[in-house]
Amino acid sequence: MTIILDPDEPAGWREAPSAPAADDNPFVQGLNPEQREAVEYRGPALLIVAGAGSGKTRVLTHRIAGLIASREAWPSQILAITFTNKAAAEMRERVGALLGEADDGMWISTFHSACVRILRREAEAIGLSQTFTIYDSADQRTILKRIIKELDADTMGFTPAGAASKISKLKNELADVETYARNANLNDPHEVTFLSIFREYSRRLRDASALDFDDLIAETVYLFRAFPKTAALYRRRFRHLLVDEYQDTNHAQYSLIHELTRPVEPEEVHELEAQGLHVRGLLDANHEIPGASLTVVGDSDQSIYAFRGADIRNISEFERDFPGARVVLLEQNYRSTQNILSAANAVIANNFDRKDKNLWTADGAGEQIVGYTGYTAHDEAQFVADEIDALHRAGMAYREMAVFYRTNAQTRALEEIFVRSAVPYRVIGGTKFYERAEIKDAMAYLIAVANPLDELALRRILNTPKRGIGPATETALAKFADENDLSFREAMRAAAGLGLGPKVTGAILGLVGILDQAALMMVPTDPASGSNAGAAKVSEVLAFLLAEGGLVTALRGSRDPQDETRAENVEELLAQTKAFDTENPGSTLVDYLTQVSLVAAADELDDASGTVSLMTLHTAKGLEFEAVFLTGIEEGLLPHQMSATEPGGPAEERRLFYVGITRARKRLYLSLAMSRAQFGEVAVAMPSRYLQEIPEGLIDWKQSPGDATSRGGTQPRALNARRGPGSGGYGRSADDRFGSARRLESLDRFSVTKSEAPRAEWANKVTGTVRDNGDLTLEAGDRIRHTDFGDGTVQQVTGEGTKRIAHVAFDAAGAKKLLIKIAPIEKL
DNA sequence: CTGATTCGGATTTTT
DNA sequence: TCCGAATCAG
Repeated sequence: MTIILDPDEPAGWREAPSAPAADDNPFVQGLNPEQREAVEYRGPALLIVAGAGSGKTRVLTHRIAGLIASREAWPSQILAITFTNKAAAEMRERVGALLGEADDGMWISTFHSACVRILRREAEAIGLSQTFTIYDSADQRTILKRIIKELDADTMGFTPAGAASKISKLKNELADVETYARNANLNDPHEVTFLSIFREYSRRLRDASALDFDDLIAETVYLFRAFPKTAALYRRRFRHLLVDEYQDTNHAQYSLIHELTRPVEPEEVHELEAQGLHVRGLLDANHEIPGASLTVVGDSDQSIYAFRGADIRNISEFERDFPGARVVLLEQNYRSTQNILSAANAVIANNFDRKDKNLWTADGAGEQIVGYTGYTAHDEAQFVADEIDALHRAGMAYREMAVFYRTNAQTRALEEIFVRSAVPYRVIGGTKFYERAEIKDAMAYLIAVANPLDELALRRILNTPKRGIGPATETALAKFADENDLSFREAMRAAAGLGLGPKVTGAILGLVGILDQAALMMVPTDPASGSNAGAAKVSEVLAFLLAEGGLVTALRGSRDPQDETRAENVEELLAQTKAFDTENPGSTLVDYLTQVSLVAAADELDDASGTVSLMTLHTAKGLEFEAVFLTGIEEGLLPHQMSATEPGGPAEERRLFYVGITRARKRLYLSLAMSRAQFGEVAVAMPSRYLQEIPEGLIDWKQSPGDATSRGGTQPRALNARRGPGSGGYGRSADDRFGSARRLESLDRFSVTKSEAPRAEWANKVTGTVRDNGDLTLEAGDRIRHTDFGDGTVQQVTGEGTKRIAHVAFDAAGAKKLLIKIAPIEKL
């Protein structure tokens, strides 16, 4: 009979039912020997080096399930950190399925969510309101913009984005203002100014009781360091720490892991006992609670967040950090075909300074990788659309296909063509719902209610919708607050004494009255009980604020046609809060705001949707699809030109390419364009250097860069085809392998160069043209003319209303699907 | 204070 | 190309 600690049990102890026979662990069935070891190893530290597609989620979930089923740990003693909320949800679900029971008290979340949870609980200790606001990068920019303006720092070349990234870097290194001030060179005026910006920024966040993303981690580390007793509580609780995507942790996150896995020393053990917390069974011979067992999973080849402070050394030096750590290498791939893996292996092998790793599969070579070079981005997009259509006709579901790109700007051409070609798609990330101005406005109302100290939120809604409170009044309020040591909210309440016009004063008092009233709605009947019973639901408060604040009414009454959509978006938000209320009964407004603040792009993925997913390569990490299209594989884009100046840039870009390749299960498509529009101007694009790194024979070029650039009638030739006889050798140099494409003469191969005009033979084959065809009706047998594809015959028409789709056999361009309403066609 | 207009500048990736 | 800031007329 085992008795182990259960932190969630009031008594602190619970008797564990006898463990199942230990010699037959059901959670290693069907695992390969390495996976099995990763699941079964017990010790203070375990590093699982998991190549792409090697089943690491499986290993992690089985490891957790095994710990719980064998009664080595209660669920509540487990803290598992994932990269996205979606990954967390998936892991929770899979552990639940393995155990066949609910996961009481298990923490499976992102770093940020876990920290918010801890910080809200301990907020008072570090002088923060429990309802602190989480500022996103846009909020950060707004504040920095104001500060820079006030300090006249723009004359010294400071930009909000620049300052934000510098502050973020410092926070990721756990350097706060005072630390920075101590090390700053005060003879450098630039540094002095930056220090003032940093100091002022920190002051404003503190005054508003707000934290930015980086603070969430850093403040938690500070909390643990400043309050050993608090730290001891969490160290006692979490006995097993599991961290996914360890290669992408930054210094602050690394420190947090260290703080959590430290032993609880005898003095703190006494403290815990004095507080009535049990430690029996946890103590070792030295009368301390040993550090939690740490399992990290990662793959340094997939480290793509160095720009955000991720430090690859965290993983490469794990064995040094945790002496005696076991390392398990997972190399067998269960996701992709060998052709895809061979391409990935070959590409990543070009990164020096890495441990050799070779992905392999037992499942066979599979199809060749398909390559295509378009003349323009639209041409490229048309290729993707056509292939998607072909795959779909062959029986592949749209949701099993994904299109990746390096920058969000690349979605434009893809979307234009997809819409026209009736490809159902969804952009993951990009301009997110919650980043829309009207949504941020509505959210600001909620934030102002939850956190009255939040000046940013107040100022945002002060004159939204228009109430006649202009910049002058706003400044007056801010000045009054500053001089009388009041919060902005208090200054608003005192507006009557400011000598403003009666209309303006009335508007201010009206707004602050609405907010105060809403705040009252949020108070539970019995605040002391910790339950939220009696408090208004989030949706009720939002409905009240919208009705009284007049945001939707103003949008509906506006003459701007776009405002109608904005009003609908706000209604959509209201519907979302209703859903939140139903799904999370008893949750508070702050819970809602937290959840919204921490959603990531990948969290939006909806497995059930029958659409193709479009996303950046960064968002794609951790996902997999049956078919993957990697687009824009060009110099300047991948590697991105901006990466050239960053240390380790090209290597990181190569890892990004590697991540993209390894997302594909069965089919991989690589495409690029020979010219790409940038700010309306057409620039010549060169094939990415990484393309040459893929061995010949793996790619089947439908149209190679050679075709697109040669003058006059060259044979289609693979990008990496051997040179003809007589030209000497099969060198590995780039020029040799580019065949005819190499004579792009003096153009700098490694950058995107502007040219006056596209050359005639590159004239746009496919454009993004659309046209409003009204209610043009077509039926099978009709002849039509398309601006890009020429003449063709309608085979059949499907769909209803504005979504009517013509299936057309073009005389020259082959079969295409067209959305009748907008395709650039005319009936002949 | 509001709304229209013009002009200049920007684009990497994201919790 | 598009977005935001600056400018000016009501």
